[in-house]
Amino acid sequence: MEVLIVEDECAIAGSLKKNFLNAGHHAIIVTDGEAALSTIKNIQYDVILLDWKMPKMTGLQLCKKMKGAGLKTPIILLTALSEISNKVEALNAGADDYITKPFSFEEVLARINAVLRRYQSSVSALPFGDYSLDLIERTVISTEDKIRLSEKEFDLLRYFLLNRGSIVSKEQLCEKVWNIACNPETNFVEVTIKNLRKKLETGLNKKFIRTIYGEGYIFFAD
Amino acid sequence: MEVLIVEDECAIAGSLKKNFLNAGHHAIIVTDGEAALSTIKNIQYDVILLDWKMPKMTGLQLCKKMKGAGLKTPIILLTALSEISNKVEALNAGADDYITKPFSFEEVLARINAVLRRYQSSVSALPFGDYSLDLIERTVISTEDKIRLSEKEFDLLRYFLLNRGSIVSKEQLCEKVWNIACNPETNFVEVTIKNLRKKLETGLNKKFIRTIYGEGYIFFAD
DNA sequence: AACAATAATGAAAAATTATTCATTTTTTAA
DNA sequence: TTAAAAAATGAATAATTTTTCATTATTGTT
Repeated sequence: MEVLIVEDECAIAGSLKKNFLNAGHHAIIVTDGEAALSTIKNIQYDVILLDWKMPKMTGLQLCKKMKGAGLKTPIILLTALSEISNKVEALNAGADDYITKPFSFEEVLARINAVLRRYQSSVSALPFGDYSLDLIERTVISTEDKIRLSEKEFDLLRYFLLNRGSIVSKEQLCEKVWNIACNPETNFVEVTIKNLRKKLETGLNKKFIRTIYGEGYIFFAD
Repeated sequence: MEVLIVEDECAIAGSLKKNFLNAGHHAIIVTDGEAALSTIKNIQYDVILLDWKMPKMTGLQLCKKMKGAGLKTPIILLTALSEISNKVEALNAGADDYITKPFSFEEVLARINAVLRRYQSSVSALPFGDYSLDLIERTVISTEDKIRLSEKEFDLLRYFLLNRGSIVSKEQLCEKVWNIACNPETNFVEVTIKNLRKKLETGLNKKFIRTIYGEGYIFFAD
């Protein structure tokens, strides 16, 4: 997991980072809002821990700014203040949760997991390349384009996206996408892949679905 | 909104209830876990506020018990204790959030709204009668039955369920479900309603979709 | 390079879904 | 009670999707 820690108190930030590394995660520390805004442009974090009180820009302002710009990454505010109005403000600013200092690392992890669980279950789109598969509308969305998918094309693409980067065999696709045992006499899997490729790859010179001869297919989002 | 308050301190419970009524909601107070378990069998609440410390059963035990039994209603724990381990425990017990005493009613409302917002966006099925519309699989599920719906039938049923109890006109359906302006020459809305009715109401003597002559249709989940 | 196995493709057939149409039934109001 | 409006229905047609099929292209192996 990639964690961004936006915190100017070295002691707290350093302790958090050490704990994250021990737990097998990555953590990057920045000490002000400007730095935070610039790093989220380059790196996609899984969660952002944001100090309420910070130089130049408060955590709240930063939170509003990032969420306002369409950032989907969950943000957890760290606050030393226990006044009620702040909690309300935090949620209204688009924060996904907040933790009051002092806190244990155990609590931080529990909060992060709770927030991520929420996100997981409420995911409504799967991004890939310059596209995104809208799971509600069942269409592929790009910059101002909408590609309609048939039912089987949608099921197939969703399966590819949930298994991106790993080989999926034709048998697997028959079972998981078509819910039937694979019959080597038929080739509807190949046909549907052909049609999906046509819809996704026309105009682009990208190849999302790579064939592994004799084994299956791999989906590359790149 | 229907709120269940499980709290043995009369002062707090009474004040909460008064505030909810002022805000235009309904609130029911029970003072122990047994009573809570029995009322949730009969009434479907929108949110449950649960005191941490209670006679017979702690709020935590009750929370675990209710969520373990498959209750989907969001639960917010009220706790006077500020020890860190409790917060973690609360989330692990399946609570959706917690509020530490003392709290303002403003905070309670903000928390409830945040929790409901989460639920709204992560809802994956819309229940009605003895059925449930699975928004992921796009099928109607009942006890061991699965009814496949065509795309238009699904869109129509989802729209009805999201507007249950209120009249929806044919014009409205054209615009919202078919995304086209209504043309009085055509009657595909009626035809699709007929087909949906056939799929839902065969075998049952229930009527989910009621016609309001000259106005439109109402969906009753009962 | 040649062969066999595997995959891709275009087009046709089959199946499903969406819409139209003509007719019957129901509802409301005179 | 009856006439007009609105809705329901069965069946036909149109459009789309799914699957099959025959053929061509590609890949890996000898």
